[in-house]
Amino acid sequence: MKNLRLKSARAAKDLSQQQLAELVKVSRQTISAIEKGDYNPTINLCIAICKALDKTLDELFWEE
Amino acid sequence: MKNLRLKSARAAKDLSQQQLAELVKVSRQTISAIEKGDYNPTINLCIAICKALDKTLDELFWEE
DNA sequence: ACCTATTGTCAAGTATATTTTACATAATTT
DNA sequence: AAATTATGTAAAATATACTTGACAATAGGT
Repeated sequence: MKNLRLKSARAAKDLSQQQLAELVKVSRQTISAIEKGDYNPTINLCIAICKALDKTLDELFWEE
Repeated sequence: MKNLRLKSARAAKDLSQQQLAELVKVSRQTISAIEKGDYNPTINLCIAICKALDKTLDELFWEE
């Protein structure tokens, strides 16, 4: 399922997928895939994304 | 670095590495490696572990 | 209408998470 | 003391996260 919280948090920082990708040192396609939701990223990448967007794991990746 | 919060949460549920591994459907070695800390598990596995131990991502995997 | 930036997506390759098998050791149980 | 349980660890194989390069489609700015 899509990760709209991530997409939203990125928009709040006015970052393109490309820019976020550079910040966390992965390819743009990886960010795109994570937002699209058909991906299972590593925890280290998730943590890097959270820090870049000033969010925590629970805020961006936790699901009940 | 070692993940002592995970080790502790597992102990609180009185589960062996083997039992937790079966609950989240990975090998015992994977659990051992995650606790040891020289590992970068996927977010889906982290979420499964959290749910098995009644914890959230922030409680077990977030680091400032 | 044109140009640029942004995003979606695909296929083939590379890096690495995870498995399997196996052996060693410490702690518990009988 | 012997037997079982729990854990650490290592090497080789397999599954999959991630990259690279490329093309298409959309949205916004001039």
